[in-house]
Amino acid sequence: MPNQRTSLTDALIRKLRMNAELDADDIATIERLPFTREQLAAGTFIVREGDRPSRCCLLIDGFLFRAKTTEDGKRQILSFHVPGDIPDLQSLHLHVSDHDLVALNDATVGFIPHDALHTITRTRPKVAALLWRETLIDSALFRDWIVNVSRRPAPARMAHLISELARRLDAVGLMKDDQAYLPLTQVHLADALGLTSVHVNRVLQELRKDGMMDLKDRVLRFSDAQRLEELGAFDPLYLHQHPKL
Amino acid sequence: MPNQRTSLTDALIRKLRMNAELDADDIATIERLPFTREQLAAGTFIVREGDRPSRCCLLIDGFLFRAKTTEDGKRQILSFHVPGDIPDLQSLHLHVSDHDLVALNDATVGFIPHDALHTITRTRPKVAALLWRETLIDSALFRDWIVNVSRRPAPARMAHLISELARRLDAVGLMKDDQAYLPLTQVHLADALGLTSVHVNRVLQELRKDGMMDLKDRVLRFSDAQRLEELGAFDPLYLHQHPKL
DNA sequence: CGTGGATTTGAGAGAAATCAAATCATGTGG
DNA sequence: CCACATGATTTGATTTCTCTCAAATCCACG
Repeated sequence: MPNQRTSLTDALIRKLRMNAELDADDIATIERLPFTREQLAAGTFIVREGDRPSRCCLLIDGFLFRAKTTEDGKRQILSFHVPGDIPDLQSLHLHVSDHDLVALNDATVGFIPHDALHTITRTRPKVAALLWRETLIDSALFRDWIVNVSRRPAPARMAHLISELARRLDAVGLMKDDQAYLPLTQVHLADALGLTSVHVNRVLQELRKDGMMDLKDRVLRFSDAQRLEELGAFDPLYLHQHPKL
Repeated sequence: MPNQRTSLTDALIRKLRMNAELDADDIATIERLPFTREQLAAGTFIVREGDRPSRCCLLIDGFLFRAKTTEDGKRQILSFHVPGDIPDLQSLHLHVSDHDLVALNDATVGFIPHDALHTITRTRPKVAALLWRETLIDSALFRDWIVNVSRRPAPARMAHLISELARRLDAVGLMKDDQAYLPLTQVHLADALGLTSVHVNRVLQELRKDGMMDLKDRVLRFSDAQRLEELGAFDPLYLHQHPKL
């Protein structure tokens, strides 16, 4: 079963706090943000390519992903999102969405109206900077994803993706004893890595046999996280998880 | 030979104006931005992975690209930049660079101190929003690049990249009669597309033979831009070139 | 005119795709 | 509570796109 409950503002504040010290007023303003809490079934489209959203989505519990569909019907997953993420902040300034935002599993999200965010952005420069920074980190992950799908052979590609997810899950307290609930199917992995699901299957068997990781029944287990990061040439710099980095 | 001269503020204002109406005060503030103009030789590293830049780089003339180098020495180009671009705006909030910024050919740039940009960002909300938007468009291009390198066969991949460049060159007035100065080598293309230069060579021959495009002696010629966009399944939505889109 | 970068050509190897089908869940409705 | 449908995982055989390795040619430039 999914996991911990966290309140909307908790998740958001924790997230932003990782990046800088907010003063009491900032926090109070964030806590006063209006929002609508919603429970979404796995597979729900939150935003579709072409939509013009009027609110942003804060992920409270569960997982989301963003994807584009190519002309010939192939899907490319662009990012996975863990609780605390605000995956469509870009809609504040990019009015027509160029991709889909989808619930990976049953998830609970909070919708915050653009209005409110635009206001907070004008009145609280520090919060504005942090939100901007969030979108820039997003961007940094995309850059890394380009390198991953473009330059690494399948096993390293998988290792890199999983290493990234592990770090991000860990940052929000969802890794325990080298394992985490992670409801990705091999099809999701294939669509994220630019591989076919049959090839993903063979790669996963290999990594399992080599004792690096095991993804089974929706739980991810690391047997040797360090060796996995080496295989994936993983350098966490691009995650910008450190405030002053 | 390279091309037109444009003044720093001209380029910047033209760029930002494409996205919204700036009032006289906004423009005045931008025009007062302090900057250092510099002439850079082809191949110059403007920022290296690991650097902590204290200024942003506005491209006035020539081309830049951003790249990451993998452990095994392969280079992945993440984006190309045309005059008017500010390719390292992200350094305003991401303090350690996760990639390199390099001059593709002899280029002239203007460096604007972070200080000045942070100030303008606090005092002129409209300009702040536009700069933020610039970084979000950046992000949108990365998303598209992921799809391109991950999902399309080599000829479509090339077609897509070239179509994007054509649109962006056109937007800043650098396409004339279906041709433009574009000093990309086949090695650059290979590094951008995740292919080898020998394969790039064969793909280019094919596209030339099929009468779609021709890149020779640093000038790009379109024989059939529309067919090229079809081949590359190019949809300009993600460029967000339209203010209200 | 020599040197190094850029482009081109050829032959062979390899990683991942494709095609096809079996097995294994899981969840729903009768 | 079983029967059936649907989705996820697994396996095998074959194909294909792109890489690798090698070498020749071209070309700009000092």
